[in-house]
Amino acid sequence: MTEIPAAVDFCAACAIRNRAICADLDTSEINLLNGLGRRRHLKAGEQLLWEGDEAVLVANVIEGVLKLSCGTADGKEQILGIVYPSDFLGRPFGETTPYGVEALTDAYVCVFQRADFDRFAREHPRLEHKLLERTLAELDRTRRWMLLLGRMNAEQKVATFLLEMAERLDAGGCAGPGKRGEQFTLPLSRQQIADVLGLTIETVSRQFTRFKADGLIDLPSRREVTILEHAALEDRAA
Amino acid sequence: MTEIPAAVDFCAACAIRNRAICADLDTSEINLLNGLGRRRHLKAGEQLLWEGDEAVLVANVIEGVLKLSCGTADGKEQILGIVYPSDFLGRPFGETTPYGVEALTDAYVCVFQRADFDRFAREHPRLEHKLLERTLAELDRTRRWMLLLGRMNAEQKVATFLLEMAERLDAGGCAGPGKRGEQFTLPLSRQQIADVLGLTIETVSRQFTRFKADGLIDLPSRREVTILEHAALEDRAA
DNA sequence: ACCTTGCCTTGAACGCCGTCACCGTTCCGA
DNA sequence: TCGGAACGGTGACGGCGTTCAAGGCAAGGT
Repeated sequence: MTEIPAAVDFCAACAIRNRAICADLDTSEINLLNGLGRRRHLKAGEQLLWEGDEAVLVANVIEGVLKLSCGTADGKEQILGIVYPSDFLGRPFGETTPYGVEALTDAYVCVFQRADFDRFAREHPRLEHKLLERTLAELDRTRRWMLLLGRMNAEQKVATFLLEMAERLDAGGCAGPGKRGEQFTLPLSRQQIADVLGLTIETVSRQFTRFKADGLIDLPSRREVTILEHAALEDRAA
Repeated sequence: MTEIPAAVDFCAACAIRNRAICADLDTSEINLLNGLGRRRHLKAGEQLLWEGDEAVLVANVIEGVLKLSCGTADGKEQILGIVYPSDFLGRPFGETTPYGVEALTDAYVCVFQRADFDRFAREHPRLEHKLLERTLAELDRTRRWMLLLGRMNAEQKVATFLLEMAERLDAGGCAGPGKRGEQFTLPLSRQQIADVLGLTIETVSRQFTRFKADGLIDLPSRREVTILEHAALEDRAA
């Protein structure tokens, strides 16, 4: 009696089956890929990849939020990107991982040996195409962030950050385009927000305080944010 | 008598035939692609794409240097990237061009209607693979630039910029790893350098002056730079 | 030869944000 | 329940880079 490996129905039950780069694969392809990947749990704060290491792993994010970051020689850090469920992670077709990857929340990822993944991708153009579309979109997003880092002041940066977070986390306010009440829990500490925006923790804190004092947002607790005046916040972000 | 269109041997004679994304295509594929593209000349300062416009064109850079940029609501500009011969340009598989493209020097590009290119790419995985590798590399480069924008001071930014320019323009000093005498002509004005680095023109100018006074570089003319002390410049960039 | 124009350099003063210091709060495990 | 560490908020101060202003320099036209 041959036991069906648990892995076989893994992908079929995957929460991101229809959103990740594997979405266009058919059943037989999925089963093949299934054999290559394995699910892995990460605790908040746990590191998956280290900047400069040999690129051995790539992964899909199933659940949770992770950061990509690198540091300067003098110890400062810059967060290069934040990845969410269904996002792809790692550096295919490359020698070294150019940035570190760390879980911001508890997370599940679907990891592959890079060599396995590369081979599979080259043999399955539909997967490569998905990966290309995703990479192009990520490049666009990254370039937009350069405008923030290079040309915005602290107020504009923090306002932009809050608006983007509300959007990416799909903050509750599904009551149509109603302005009030977008609420979400930050997956980042103040220090990490500072590292995303190229600011210091103190400056971020002061901007939060000011936005709250001005009635644009509420801060029920350290990690929670409610956007009260979406339009006004957009003005600050301009 | 059927005249062979000039286009047929176009790609074969192309200066970037073996470096651009078309490098892996065979003769029949190249001929097909040839029928879709056309060569176009751009004068220095001429604009090829406008930020926010519908994405109608993509292109390969054959000769010259171009910038990708976008602007803030209040009129400031940020240069998002600089593209060199054999680089790919534009936004395949997307609705809108997320940044403007302008020639910094006189340039030749090989342009395609995006719809044509998208169709061709989907039918030719080898091309898509090349494009993917290029996009991944560009994403790495862009992310490294975020570290510069977010976490470096003016001196580090300008030093890094000069070193990168020397490398990308393949500055003369091919006398082995000899330190002295890397010379090149800047394809950017001081204002454009400022827009790359997220600084003002005055700050860029002052840093240039200081590096010259400290003997790290020479500035024979406005657009020419000689790196005299490569190692010392790297120290300033750290 | 002169003026015009665009680009770059230089100087002076301001102001944003980083730095430093300290305190309050929250969240742990002991 | 307590103690301690991690995290976050706030104030004072100063430095770095922007802003504002003026002048130098090279190229091109008349």
